[in-house]
Amino acid sequence: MNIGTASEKSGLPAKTIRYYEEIGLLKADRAGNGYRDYSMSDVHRLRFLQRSRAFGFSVEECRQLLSLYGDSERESADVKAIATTKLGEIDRKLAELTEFRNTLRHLADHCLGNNLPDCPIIDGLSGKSAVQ
Amino acid sequence: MNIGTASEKSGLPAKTIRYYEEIGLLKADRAGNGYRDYSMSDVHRLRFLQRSRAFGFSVEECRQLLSLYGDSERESADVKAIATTKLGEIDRKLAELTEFRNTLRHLADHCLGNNLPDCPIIDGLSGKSAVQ
DNA sequence: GTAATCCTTCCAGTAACTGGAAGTTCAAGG
DNA sequence: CCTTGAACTTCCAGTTACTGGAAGGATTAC
Repeated sequence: MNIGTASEKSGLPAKTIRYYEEIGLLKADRAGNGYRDYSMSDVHRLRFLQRSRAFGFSVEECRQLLSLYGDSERESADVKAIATTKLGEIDRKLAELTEFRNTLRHLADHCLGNNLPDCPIIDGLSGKSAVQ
Repeated sequence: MNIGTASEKSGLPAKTIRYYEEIGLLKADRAGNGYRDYSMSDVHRLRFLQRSRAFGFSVEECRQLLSLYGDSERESADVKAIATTKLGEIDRKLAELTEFRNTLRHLADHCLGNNLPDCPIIDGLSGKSAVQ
């Protein structure tokens, strides 16, 4: 499939897909006319990249994560270690994001909608994590 | 407190704090010696910024979110609308991140640790969200 | 008093895209 | 078959959000 279709299916702009190829993240086959040609397998990797990036992993981390897709020369144990590390990071992200959501919810529910410029709840909430 | 202390307490590098001041996100008082002087309230905002950025909100979105701290001229209803929108986005992020974690967990648990280069689970998992 | 550390500004560099120009190829309609 | 418009190509410049380092002034520690 062409890059436009791969873009649609993966959620990544065509520009970004070309950029990823340029930096060696995911190289595509070429059709006879010079157009890039993507398989469903490529689309899965692209979608995986889209999510990894969206969740704050750097491109270099994504390069490691991609080895989970078995397209690298890495040792299986090596790849497993990477996955385990990243899983820990994701769990931490999830916990922090949940806490952040609660902060925002409190702010919206208790500190807005009236005309109080200084809400006492705000400092308690936002400071909680800072004072560790 | 000086920028170094504010940096420690907020989790943002001093460089970044100065950058945020430069682009008008959070301006600090100045002490007699010209040093920036931060209050605990500033630190709360900085920490809030640190988290918002880490969770993928752009600097411009952070500018909006900061209005939750009551330091803007915005209408209360306006601010509440922003908060509600962002809450929706965070909920979506949480759902996606959870799904991504599960993908990674499956990959680590079922597709690695042995020497199978092509795992049939991978395609099912990674394609799931792409085919909507 | 002086050395180390922290602060200041300024300017250059980096990561990860993103937009636009100029040209090629393809699919659809006449 | 020809044309027109969309999708593709490469290349280069611009943007966002930092990040590093130089040059110099202020503060703290011995």
